[in-house]
Amino acid sequence: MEAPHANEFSRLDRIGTTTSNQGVGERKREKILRAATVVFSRKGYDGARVEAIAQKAGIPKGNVLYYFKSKKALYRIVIKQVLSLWLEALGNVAEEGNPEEAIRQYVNRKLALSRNHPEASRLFAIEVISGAPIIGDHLSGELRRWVEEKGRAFRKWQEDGLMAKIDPAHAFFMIWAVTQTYADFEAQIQAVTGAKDYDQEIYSDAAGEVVDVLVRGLGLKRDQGCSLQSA
Amino acid sequence: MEAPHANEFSRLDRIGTTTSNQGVGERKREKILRAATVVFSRKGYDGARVEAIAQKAGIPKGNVLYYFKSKKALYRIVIKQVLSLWLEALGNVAEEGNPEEAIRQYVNRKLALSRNHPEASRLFAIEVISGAPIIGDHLSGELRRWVEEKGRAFRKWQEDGLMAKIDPAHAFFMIWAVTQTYADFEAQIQAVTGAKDYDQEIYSDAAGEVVDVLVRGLGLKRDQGCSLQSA
DNA sequence: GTTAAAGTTGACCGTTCGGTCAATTCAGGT
DNA sequence: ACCTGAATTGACCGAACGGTCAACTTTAAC
Repeated sequence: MEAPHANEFSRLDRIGTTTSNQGVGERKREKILRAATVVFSRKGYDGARVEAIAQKAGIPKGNVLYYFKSKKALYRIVIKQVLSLWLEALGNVAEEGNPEEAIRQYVNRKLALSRNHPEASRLFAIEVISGAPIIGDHLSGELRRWVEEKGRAFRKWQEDGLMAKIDPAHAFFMIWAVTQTYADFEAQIQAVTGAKDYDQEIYSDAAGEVVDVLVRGLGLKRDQGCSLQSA
Repeated sequence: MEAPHANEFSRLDRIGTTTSNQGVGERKREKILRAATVVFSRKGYDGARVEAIAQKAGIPKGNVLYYFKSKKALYRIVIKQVLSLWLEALGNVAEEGNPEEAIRQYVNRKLALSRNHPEASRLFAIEVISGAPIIGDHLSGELRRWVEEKGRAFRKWQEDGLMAKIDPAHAFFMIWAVTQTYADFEAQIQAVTGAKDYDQEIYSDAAGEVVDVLVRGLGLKRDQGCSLQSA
């Protein structure tokens, strides 16, 4: 009877639920969340229709609003989920070890994110293009501090002559731009290349070339002193 | 009385119109088009409201639909205008002369486009993210041929050892991604850098660094043979 | 000044939107 | 079998949407 509008967030943190049914509702919640991510990622918040989300989830509209108290609440949950995925993928650019391998790994990880979660990437893009009305605070808070921190590592690499002297922030902007473009602009890349199986053809090509261009462009060189120590 | 729904397009091709008023209507049309570009670029087609466009143009809603017969017709005109701007900026990557200078110029031109027409860039982005329902044909036609043609020049440069051996299409994708990101992801870059005057601070920094990274990354070297001939 | 076309406007229409709700079904506990 | 709370559904509501229209004002031609 009472709607299960889990307080903004609803992690499936329960470990050993005795009632087998509690898992059913949770599964349906995630089904709705997946459908919502797809629809929001194509149309943005204002353009998306609750009915369209319901249809994609294969349930009536009323049922969507039983699990989420409003379209806005649903959007907030979806986008925070996406944001945490994004920030998680930022992960740790390994600051020790050789810079080239660190960036190489980072770019590959971001590329894999675009490949495995293109809808998430597109939703993030639309949110930012629209002026980041929801996640703006996270960008100027969490993300900004992350960039500042990693930027210090970049500066150190630059002083050691292992990286071209580029504003670290702009280095990240370029990496993000290039890796996201394969998800966000899929329609364009598909049209231009005429690829039959996008996921297969494009990403296998892109992975190698893109990483090389970025590594070379950022002037990254192996930290030979360090690699000698370990060898 | 009769609505001036110029047949899809309405170029101000008239040279010496005797009636001074015909220019008034045309000026208003463009005022609406500018407002529409801004609104569509933030919300996409479905998310945009005719009322919002009217408000931004400073006129009542009815007047918008006097000049454009429907929201869809208005969108089509706006996006074709944006597309032609984009294709125009593609212009000609000078195929003769030295590759480095050619790409350097091209990247700078695209960067200037993002700077001077950020709304156009964002509108294009949303359209593509949404699956390019309107301009899809142009992408798989006009743009694809353009890339194929310029790609041949890249191949030649590569054979002459003047450019890293990268799939030319992907080289373009990277260039477009990086240059567009400064318009499309302005909100993110603004948040991370905390720039007070985005246009001033960001673009002046980006221009130099971005071009250098791309040129280095694509392995472009001056065509010394050619430059000797001209000297 | 008269006329006719062009431009302007707010009221209005049918449709679709997000959201509510009462009625109903379903599942587990006893 | 019975009860109880969770889940499901279609009908429904007021608001907002895209689009129309008739009344009105402005402009240019004569």
